[in-house]
Amino acid sequence: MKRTRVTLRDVARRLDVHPSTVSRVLNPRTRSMVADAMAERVMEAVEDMGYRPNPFAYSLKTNRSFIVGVLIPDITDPLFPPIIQGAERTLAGAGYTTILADTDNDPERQRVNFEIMRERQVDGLIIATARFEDPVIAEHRGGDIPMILVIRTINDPAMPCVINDDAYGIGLIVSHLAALGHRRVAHVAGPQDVSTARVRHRAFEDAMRKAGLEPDPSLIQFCCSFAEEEGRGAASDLLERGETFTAIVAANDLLAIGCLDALALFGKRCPEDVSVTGYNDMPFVDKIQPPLTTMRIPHDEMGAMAARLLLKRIEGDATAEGSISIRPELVVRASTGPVAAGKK
Amino acid sequence: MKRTRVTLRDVARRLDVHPSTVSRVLNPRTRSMVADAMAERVMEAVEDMGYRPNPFAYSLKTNRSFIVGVLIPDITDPLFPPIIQGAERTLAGAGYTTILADTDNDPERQRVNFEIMRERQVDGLIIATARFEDPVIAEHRGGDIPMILVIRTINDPAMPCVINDDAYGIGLIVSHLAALGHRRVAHVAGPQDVSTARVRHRAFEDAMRKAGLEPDPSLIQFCCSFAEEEGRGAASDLLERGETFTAIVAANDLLAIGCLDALALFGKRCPEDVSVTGYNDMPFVDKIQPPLTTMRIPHDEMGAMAARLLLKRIEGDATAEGSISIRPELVVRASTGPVAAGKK
DNA sequence: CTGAAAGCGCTAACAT
DNA sequence: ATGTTAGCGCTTTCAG
Repeated sequence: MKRTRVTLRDVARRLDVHPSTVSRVLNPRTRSMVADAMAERVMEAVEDMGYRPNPFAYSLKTNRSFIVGVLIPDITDPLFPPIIQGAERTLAGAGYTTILADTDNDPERQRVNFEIMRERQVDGLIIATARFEDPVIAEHRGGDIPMILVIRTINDPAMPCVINDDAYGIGLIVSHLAALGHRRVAHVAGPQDVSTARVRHRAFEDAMRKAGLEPDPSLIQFCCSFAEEEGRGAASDLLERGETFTAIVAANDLLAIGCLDALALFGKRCPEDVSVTGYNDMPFVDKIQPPLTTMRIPHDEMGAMAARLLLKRIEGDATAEGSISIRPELVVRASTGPVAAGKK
Repeated sequence: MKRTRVTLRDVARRLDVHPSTVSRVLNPRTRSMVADAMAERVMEAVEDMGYRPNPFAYSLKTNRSFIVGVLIPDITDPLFPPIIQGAERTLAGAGYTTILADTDNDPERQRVNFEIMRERQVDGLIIATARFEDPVIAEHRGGDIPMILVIRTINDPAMPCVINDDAYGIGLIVSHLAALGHRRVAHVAGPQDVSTARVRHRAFEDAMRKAGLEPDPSLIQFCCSFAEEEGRGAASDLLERGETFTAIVAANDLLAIGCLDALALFGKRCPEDVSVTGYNDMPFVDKIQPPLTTMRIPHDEMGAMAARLLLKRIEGDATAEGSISIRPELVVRASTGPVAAGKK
């Protein structure tokens, strides 16, 4: 039923010229090879006949797809849409189309999607699904397809990435808490196979020491994923065990929200009894009760940066900067406050 | 640098058979044409040599891309990620790849992206960007590329879509409010060029009358977009004008959140002074202050349904059901309450 | 059951 | 400045 598309040959025939002439006119790089008068006529016919180049023919010939793949662990995590948006916008501006895959936080699905994208001959890959030790990425490192990581990085400092400076951010948070008089600070850590969670955990301990506070191992809870329920569970454990603390540094906002839930469940007030901090400043954390103190990261900008870096590499600029680390910004809201007089 | 891929011919040469034999083995539909023994040998070589079919060659030949385009108005609106996820998952399961475009709520960008997808020869389109009168969609209606709308529909009942039953949902909300004793109910309506906003507005007036309450035109405020600031502005206008009302039906959650802001700004308490309702039950509206009464829509399921319907159509099932309308579910939280004694 | 041949629509070397 | 030729990797008649 598909009414057959207008081809290059159709246009050529109508003008009684050779297809390659038409091709040359259409390609900016070869456009100068053809006489202006001819070019004019060609453009007119192209316009008139509604000619659209066939991308498959082009790609088959040139091995360039003008498609970039984006791998996301979970698109319903509010962290990722801005990244996708930033990347997609930049990519579209450069004439690239974005293909999206949601790996559902599953390494196996990541592998499969990686494979699919390879088969589809994407010109490059933006990856937000990296685990710290990631065989799939390691395997393709140095392969023929340019890749860049966003948000999460891997166990290899040479791998190009756009991340935020987690150590710096956690440092800011701990200082903020210390300045408010907190000494017993708990940490609800994220899944340690993800770089952000891992770095934040290390940074938490370092920053505590730097603030003259020995981190107490019994105040550190590890979560299996960056999910609200995990945060709720972790904080509940702390509370159930009867640990004493006046603040919780959660590894991200979702975890922090879970902590808030647990606090409410146990009849603790935030920030009067326990202060809580998040990380990411994701949408609407300023609307929750209490509004969350957190670290702001320019996610859309990071998506755009990743896309730009990738494009440079795709376009063969070997001198393109390797990686970018962004300094996040502390946003103080009502979930943190001074330690109550009696609790110091 | 691209090490040249293994082709069908390479495999054929190694086995000393004709490329078409290999092709036949690989294609399920023609697989039966070749002897089992031969097929076995072929599969082995394919495996062994790591052969991957070239999708461009395939598509060039067959005019099938196994790509579906998804058009989204704004991926950072929490409404859409679940839809994308549901669709992408279903599509991936059927061997299709998803290409994503964010039109930024801009009709012009919608047109451009539509065009790009056409050029890319997507096998089908899932569209969440429809405006009620949408020339771009109308133009391609009946064209050669299957399309299905999600969430928002157009001015043409015959157009296949997966939507929720807005009239039913608004009816539930108005009944809920009426049962709580509200008589002066305001409506913060969405952009009237979008079907959801339009239907919700009509349904609001109808439901009010059905509840024996004449809708007061001075209590209806129109917004230009489904954005928080718009909701804030609309509610502020109502309040500034000194209108009297005890409840606001907002056309969606984002607008409702804006209303909540405005109420707080004007020193009104929710729900004691004014009840507020949203629509969508987007993530985290249960965490805001006060937790929002709203309508729940199974967004991910709708994305999946849209994908399934589209696939049927792509695969040439003309008898595929046309459209689906889902009944949403009222979720009562703390943003609605009985009218205060003195205000009735 | 397998081979031969043609061609999808385009680009790029090579010729003129 | 334009035309010629070949071929990207695959599917699909048509023969045998």
